[in-house]
Amino acid sequence: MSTTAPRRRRADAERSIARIVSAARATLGRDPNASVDDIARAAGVGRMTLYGHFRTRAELVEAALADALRAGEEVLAAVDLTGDAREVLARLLESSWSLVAESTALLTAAQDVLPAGRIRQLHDAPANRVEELVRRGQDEGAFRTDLPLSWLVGVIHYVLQGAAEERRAGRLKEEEVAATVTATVKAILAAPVRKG
Amino acid sequence: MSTTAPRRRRADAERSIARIVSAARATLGRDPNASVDDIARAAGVGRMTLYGHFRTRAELVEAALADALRAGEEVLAAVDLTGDAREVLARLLESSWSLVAESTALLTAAQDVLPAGRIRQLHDAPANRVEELVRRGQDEGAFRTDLPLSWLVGVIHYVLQGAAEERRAGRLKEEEVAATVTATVKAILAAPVRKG
DNA sequence: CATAAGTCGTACGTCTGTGTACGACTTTCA
DNA sequence: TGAAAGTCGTACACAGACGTACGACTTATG
Repeated sequence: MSTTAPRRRRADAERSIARIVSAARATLGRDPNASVDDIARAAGVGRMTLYGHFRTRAELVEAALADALRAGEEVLAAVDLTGDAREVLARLLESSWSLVAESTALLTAAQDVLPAGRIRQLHDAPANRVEELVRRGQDEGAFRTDLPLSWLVGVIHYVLQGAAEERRAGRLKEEEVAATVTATVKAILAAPVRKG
Repeated sequence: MSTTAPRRRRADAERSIARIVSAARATLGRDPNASVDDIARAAGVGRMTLYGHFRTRAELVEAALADALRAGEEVLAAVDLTGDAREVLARLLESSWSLVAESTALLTAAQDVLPAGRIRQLHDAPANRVEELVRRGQDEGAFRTDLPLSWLVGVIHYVLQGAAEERRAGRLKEEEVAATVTATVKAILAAPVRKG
């Protein structure tokens, strides 16, 4: 179960693949309809080289999505989970919002070419991590329980996605994003306080 | 300044156009990449008839978007604006969520083919209505003022969009949507209460 | 009912993007 | 250093979608 595939690859090829996947993430992150040619050029690589490693566009999109989600998993895994659920959530958002922002368009690209099941499968690991945290917050009484858990997890994603778009449109400044997202999500999840 | 264009059109044509625009809204609402052919067939009309009324796909998309937003304007205009801003907002969400849900994909279709300025222009009327309401709520002390107004307005849209997607994915039931959306938006906008 | 308006099929040219074939060149690495 | 692996340009076949041209048919409306 090592990460290296059975095939031996030249260092050369390894480097190309890395550049291609990275370019795919960036390019598809900006435009879900980007062509194979766009991606190859963004990677500084000939189209033929690309096809040498990924036989179809769908395969490429899948690799890009998998890579982005793997990166997400890494970031999430590095977050300190001890302490108040609210604070953990804040740390988590702080360190992951930009990654999510760059991946939303990539996700829609994937939805066009990959079966829904495959996407869910890839997406599950990071989603579960968030879900667990929210559930723990609920158990501790810090988060609300009057809305479906799946919705609470989902809405975090949609807020991040929205923040990314507002950022792109110039209506949110780069430095504002983290605080805005945190405040918003905190408000959504907070257990209702009875008003005077 | 009447709504009837200078050209006289036959009742026949009028009906076709209505069916086409309606089909465009529905079809593009499901798949932003739907082809002209898809839309024509959904409208029960020949492709040539469609091209007789809309010279390019972009023109058709624009008409569909304009129609959806005009419908939105109507719905918003019909909402009772008197009373507590929180309650007004609840009424507003109640009556508009499904329409927004059906229009989000249409909006992304428009983003692919129309200049950003044109979209903003069409989108402005309904957006302003919501913005005014939020501002009023802020003035009355009912809504928070520590986040940008544009964000508060925008995030409502993103939550609605998210709810629509959760609905489509079967994670939210039709009857749950309104209440879920209302509770979520209420939590986001509520002026922070100091905790004991 | 006659004419103008509208419908609609078929066919065509074009453009864009995908994926393949071939072949020459360059880099790795044993 | 030489064979295998990788790079990459050009060219091609193919498919899907757009938009146009033509012409026959049908329907509204004066």
